[in-house]
Amino acid sequence: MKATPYHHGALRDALLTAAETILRRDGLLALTLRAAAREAGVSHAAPGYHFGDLPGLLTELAAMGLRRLSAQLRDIKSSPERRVWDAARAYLAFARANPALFQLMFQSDRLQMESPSLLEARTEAMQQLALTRGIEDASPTLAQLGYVTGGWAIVHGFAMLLLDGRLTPLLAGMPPGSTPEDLFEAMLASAEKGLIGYS
Amino acid sequence: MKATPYHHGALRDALLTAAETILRRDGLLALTLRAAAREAGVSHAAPGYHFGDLPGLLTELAAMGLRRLSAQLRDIKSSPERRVWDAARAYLAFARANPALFQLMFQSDRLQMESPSLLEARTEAMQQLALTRGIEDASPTLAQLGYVTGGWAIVHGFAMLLLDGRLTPLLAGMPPGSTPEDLFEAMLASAEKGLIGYS
DNA sequence: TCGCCAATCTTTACGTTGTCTAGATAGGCT
DNA sequence: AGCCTATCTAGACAACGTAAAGATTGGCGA
Repeated sequence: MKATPYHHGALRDALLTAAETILRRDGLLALTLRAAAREAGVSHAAPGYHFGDLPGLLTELAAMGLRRLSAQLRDIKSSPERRVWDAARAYLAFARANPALFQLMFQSDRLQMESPSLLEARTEAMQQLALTRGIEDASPTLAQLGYVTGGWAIVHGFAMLLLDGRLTPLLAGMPPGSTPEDLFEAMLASAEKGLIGYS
Repeated sequence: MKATPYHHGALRDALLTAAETILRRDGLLALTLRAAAREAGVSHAAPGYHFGDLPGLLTELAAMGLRRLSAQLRDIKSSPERRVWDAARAYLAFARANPALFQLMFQSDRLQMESPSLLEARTEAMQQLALTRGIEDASPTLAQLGYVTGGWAIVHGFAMLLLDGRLTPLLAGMPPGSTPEDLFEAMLASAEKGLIGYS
């Protein structure tokens, strides 16, 4: 048994965790095929064998993130009327806990959109979303579609704006010690009453 | 007068328009310093002189996009009660007309966040946003902050999800011939009534 | 009008990356 | 025991960002 055996044995998984380590520590721009290989302690071309190319690796990472998000949404055990709120909070919590991964999950120009594993993870997350909103119809009405879309868009938009640092000026106008979650709750309360024409 | 004079004369602006051409034609990943130089017909290191590095060029592009968006929001001449709707539509229209540029504008890891021109363009756009929502207070209340954030987030989130292709399954469930704008209108109508607890 | 200066652009060079190719290794099946 | 195939390494090449040094020229002062 050598220090570094020629065959790793579980290199594919090791590369995925190495890639996520880099993603969390150094950001998306630092996540390269060669960096993942260095982090895993293998040759620079090893990731190419398992993932084909860089979009292939990023796609598997994104699919992994989507599956984790779906699981966290599925594990919500609230009552139906509280479930929507808790799902929104879980969505934001995931984005805050995995900022770079979350942004990668919604950066389609770096992903292989036709990848089966990504497509499967996407539809799974989509079903969780519709289920949370209490819509199981095969052919929903236009109002239902607008309702589902609105709930997703407002939560997703908040997460995106927050991760991009665009809400910092707004957060600066809040009482000292306020967290982004406080602004999030205020936004949800506003959305419950009606978001337009309120002032 | 030679075919290609040594000094371009207005190379900085030419590089910016060349960069936007590439952005629109080939996407963000194809926009490199050398590609912009090729498009403008100058040496590959010329952009480095005017913009320092690649984030410098992208930052100027993003600032340009923000200024254009601000101008389009400012040009809205609707009545106060219709202004919110028209601003939302203008926001989406800008994102649809300039997809790659819009995504670049909200991709802070590729931009120089401390750039004065970017900061100025940002605060200008921010003021247009607050003005559209009818809030001019120096110290807004928490409810007002939640209200402004919600309006921004739902429109921004819709644009992001749409540009990322995430709404295509939802659009597939709509009547044939429906446009993304139709779903957008349905979402706004839903947001007006109240976005949570409707079902 | 002459000459110099500084802004502008080119050339050259180096390290890093993605990706392709050929080769090395070894686990497992017959 | 031997081979087959999956797995990993080594090497190479083009494209990229970026730095340094050189070339060009418009314009300003004497």
